[in-house]
Amino acid sequence: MLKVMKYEILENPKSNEANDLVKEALRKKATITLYACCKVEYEGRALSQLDWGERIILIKPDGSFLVHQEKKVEPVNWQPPKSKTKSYVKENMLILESHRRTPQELLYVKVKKIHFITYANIEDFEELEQAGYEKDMSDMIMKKPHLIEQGFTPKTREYAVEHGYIDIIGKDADGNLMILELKARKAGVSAVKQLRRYVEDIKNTDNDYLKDFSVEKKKIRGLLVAPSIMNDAVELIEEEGIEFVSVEPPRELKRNKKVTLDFF
Amino acid sequence: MLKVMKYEILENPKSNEANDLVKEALRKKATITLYACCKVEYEGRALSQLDWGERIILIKPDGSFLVHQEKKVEPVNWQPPKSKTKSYVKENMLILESHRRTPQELLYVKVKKIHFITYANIEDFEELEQAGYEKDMSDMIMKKPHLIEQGFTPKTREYAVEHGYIDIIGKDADGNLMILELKARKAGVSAVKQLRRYVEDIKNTDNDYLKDFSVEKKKIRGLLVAPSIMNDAVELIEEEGIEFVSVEPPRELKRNKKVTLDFF
DNA sequence: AAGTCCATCTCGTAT
DNA sequence: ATACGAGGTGGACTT
Repeated sequence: MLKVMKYEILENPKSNEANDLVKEALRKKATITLYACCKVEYEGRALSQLDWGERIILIKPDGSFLVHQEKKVEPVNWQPPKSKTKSYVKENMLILESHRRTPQELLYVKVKKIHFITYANIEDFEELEQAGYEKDMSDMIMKKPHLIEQGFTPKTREYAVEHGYIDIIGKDADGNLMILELKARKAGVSAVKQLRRYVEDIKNTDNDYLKDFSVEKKKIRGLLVAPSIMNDAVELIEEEGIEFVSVEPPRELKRNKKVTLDFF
Repeated sequence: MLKVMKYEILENPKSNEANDLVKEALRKKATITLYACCKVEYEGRALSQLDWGERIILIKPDGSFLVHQEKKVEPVNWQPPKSKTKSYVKENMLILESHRRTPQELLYVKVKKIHFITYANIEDFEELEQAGYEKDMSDMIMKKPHLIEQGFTPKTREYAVEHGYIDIIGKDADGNLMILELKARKAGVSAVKQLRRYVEDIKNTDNDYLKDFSVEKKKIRGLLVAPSIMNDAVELIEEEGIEFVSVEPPRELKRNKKVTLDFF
């Protein structure tokens, strides 16, 4: 049976009517949308001001507050979840305030003209499932180390060194130390530099790996693992004696609802 | 004179009615909002799936396509500006597709039940003005170098070295080279390390600064410039012989519309 | 609460 | 088009 969503729509309302609707929606923990001419001021981690213009305002029941212009994916101004929204009328204009503590932040929206305002209780129990990221690659390599090469044995993940974290450390069939840097997308120069620093860190610092490791006989191999690599990075790789292994990030969703969008 | 925003609202429409409205709105380059029960699939840089649930869909005239759940600031799925939106009916359901090239990405939204759908032509000619960032600090220091110290003369901004870009290079009253790393917020250990690398880069590499610079007689000073500094970074600074200068990022909007939100 | 790192980062800007 | 870095990054995770 289809549940009916509770909602309200108000066209061209007066400020006090809009204020009443917003207060009602906040009480009911509904999601509010306004198409309105407004002016926005923000003070907190930075400082900003946006002069009069028509925008879309979205207020979510978790306290998130978004002001969207007619361009861009990102809101022009916003407040994060758990912010407190206040609504009132001042000088015959609807004022929307969103407060946050730690850090102290205030979003102040003056609404001159409301074209329409809506609210609705949204029911959504689903979470996004995704695949194709660095972590998925790491999981896959730990499970199927032969994807790197025959005889590769991964030992440690997220090993902390001076300049960051090494994604995977392991050994090859001959006992040489392997340092893996994973990228879920095309690797550039910065990835090679990053890997180079990690290799230096392992060489220069006292660590468990060097302890039970006779540096004279064994090598330390740096491996950049990514689906592909940029041209300028290839040159640097050769200079640095770093190896590149092509691995595609896994593209399977966990609940295994096969997604095949063959529209291309 | 107040211009009237052109808009349409459709409550509880059938799929083909909604489809007609979306097509009309796309033609008119309007901004579209749907409150609807939908299922979302994404394939492109990664892969994702979101099962049935009620969400807010926002389609902007620049091609941006957002699907918002009732939580979080970020959309659960989206497409960037310049994506192409298609709308059609299939198996009695409204289908919204958003397609992008380079990289190939597809967002596929199946809409089962629409609570309401709105569109409007939004007029907004204002751009956000902001202050309090690294660039504002840099501008201010170039204009008022004495904020760093008496006799400081900035020479170059964004000077490229091996490990990145040096924010500002200059000389002090005695002709010593000064390398400035700016942070608009509290500086941590990573900022010190970054600066240390830049100083090394300048020392180790052939560059214009070392050319007309007698390294024997003059020093190279590394300065971390930030409003404040974390405790662990203080220790590192002393070890490394780096100096710290406290500078607050400027909090003035360019058009000088004073923002004073004294609500705290 | 504070720090760390990934992201379909997005977005600006320079090349 | 591509590369590079900043961001009120956001958001998840660890300490």
